[in-house]
Amino acid sequence: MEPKVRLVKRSASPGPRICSPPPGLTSCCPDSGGRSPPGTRVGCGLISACKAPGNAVYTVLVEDSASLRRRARRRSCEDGAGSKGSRLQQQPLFQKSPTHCNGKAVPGEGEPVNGRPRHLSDPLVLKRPEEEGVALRLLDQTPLHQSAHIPVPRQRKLSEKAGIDEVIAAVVLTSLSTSPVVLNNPPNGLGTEPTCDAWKEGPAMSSSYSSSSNNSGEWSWDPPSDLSNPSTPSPPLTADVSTSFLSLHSDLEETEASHFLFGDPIPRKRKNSTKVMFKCLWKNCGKVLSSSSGMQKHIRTIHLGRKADLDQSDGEEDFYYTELDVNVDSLTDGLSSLTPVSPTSSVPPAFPILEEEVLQTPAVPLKPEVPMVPPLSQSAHMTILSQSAPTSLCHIQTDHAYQATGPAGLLTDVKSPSTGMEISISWQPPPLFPPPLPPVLFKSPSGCLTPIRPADIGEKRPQVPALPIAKGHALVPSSMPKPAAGTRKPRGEAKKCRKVYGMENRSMWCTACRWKKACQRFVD
DNA sequence: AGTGCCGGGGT
DNA sequence: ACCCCGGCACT
Repeated sequence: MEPKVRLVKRSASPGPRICSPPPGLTSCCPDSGGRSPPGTRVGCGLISACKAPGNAVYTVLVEDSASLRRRARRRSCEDGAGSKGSRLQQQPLFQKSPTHCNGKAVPGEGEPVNGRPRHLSDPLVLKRPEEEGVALRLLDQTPLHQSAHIPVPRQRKLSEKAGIDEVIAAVVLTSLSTSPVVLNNPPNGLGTEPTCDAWKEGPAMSSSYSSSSNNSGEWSWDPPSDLSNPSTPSPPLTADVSTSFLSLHSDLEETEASHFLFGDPIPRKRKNSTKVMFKCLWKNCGKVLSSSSGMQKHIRTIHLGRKADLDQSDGEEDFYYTELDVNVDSLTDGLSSLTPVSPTSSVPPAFPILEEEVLQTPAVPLKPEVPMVPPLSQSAHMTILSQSAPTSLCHIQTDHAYQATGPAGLLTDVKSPSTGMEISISWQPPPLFPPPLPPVLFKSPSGCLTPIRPADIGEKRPQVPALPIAKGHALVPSSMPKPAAGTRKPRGEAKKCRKVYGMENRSMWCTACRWKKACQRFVD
């Protein structure tokens, strides 16, 4: 398995929250014999950071904020019932992760903190120095695990500074390898230097692992709020946040997959004009505030019924609101300002790591619940689809090709002769995808069919999606006229069995012609 | 009118 | 799956 980094993002921060292990808290499981299987969960359930004597290795898992919240809620329920088994395997996003901790929970996970079940937002602090020492020793004994790691140059010191350096290195690596902002927008994004600076100086960031009033001491990283991070779409407004995220996630993955499968460049638009808002996810609330503290206060006072002036926060509010990347431009569109996802969020960064993940990840059914993406994004996304998916569609030619496909979707086997790779793709145009152009559009004024008629492109049925590409239409306006459902394809120009053999030799016709189906013998 | 073939039905 | 045909669009 190749090195892999997954970005972690959390709820209360604008943009991704990259969780890296605090020094001494790398998450090798003490109860796993010193081995540190990837997927090991630290207290926050996010990080796997394993170290070997020869190498310091980090694995940063990604978990979406929605599932974090769900897990948090679930755990808070299940812990009461004494269930401490790891539920990581139940998370689809983690299915690729090998076993972790032999199914045992990391020590400290789920344990009460301050008399209450441990919260996800609780700071990951090893209370006693000996704990830290033990943890580090265990880390040192940990052999290098072979999977899902990014090797970091060895720097094995027990000092806290060294630990911080490693953490910073991990964060930098993570940022470099996952953040398109970093790659494409160094002035605004977090380059290596800015990352470190932000790490040290960022206001929303804790350099220590003790509690702070605002973030409940989460060991986290909060990028500046004026950064839009296209790779981390915010949860949508719907109640089923996780589902929506999954759909988004799959959205990304599908886009990514098609992008890599077909080698088309993904337009990487950067938008700096985004403002991070915070939206209350409490049922029937939906209040949007501009500051996380305000939102926490709102939830605390309005929904949790706590004292407003009580600045004490246990972080529970984190689970009831989410951050929105609001496009400033779209703010002028009235209600559309509440659109939770910035348009560029749907355009994933193109990285080999993601590619690998995409290829390994089974596609999640795309089921958008809410038109979360503004029209611009939608068209962009559709552009990707229109550029990538249909271009490589090769129809299976069978003797009964007329039975192969219907007009709505395509079930296609894309076979690459050069690599021998065989990919089975089921592609279906999104609901708003511009339908195939009606044949009349390809007629010249004289009425003659142009050489790029659908029938000329390949076989008969796949003509449809390949049209825009063949014509070089990268962007097909979604306002394209929708052909009638029963649009017949233009008549082929090749001679058919009837003409060739004549009615008297009907027995010589191909079966399709005999059955009054599309001729198989003389395909256009 | 001739042709191509979609959609549907029968076996 | 195979076979047939009504009916439609197009030439």
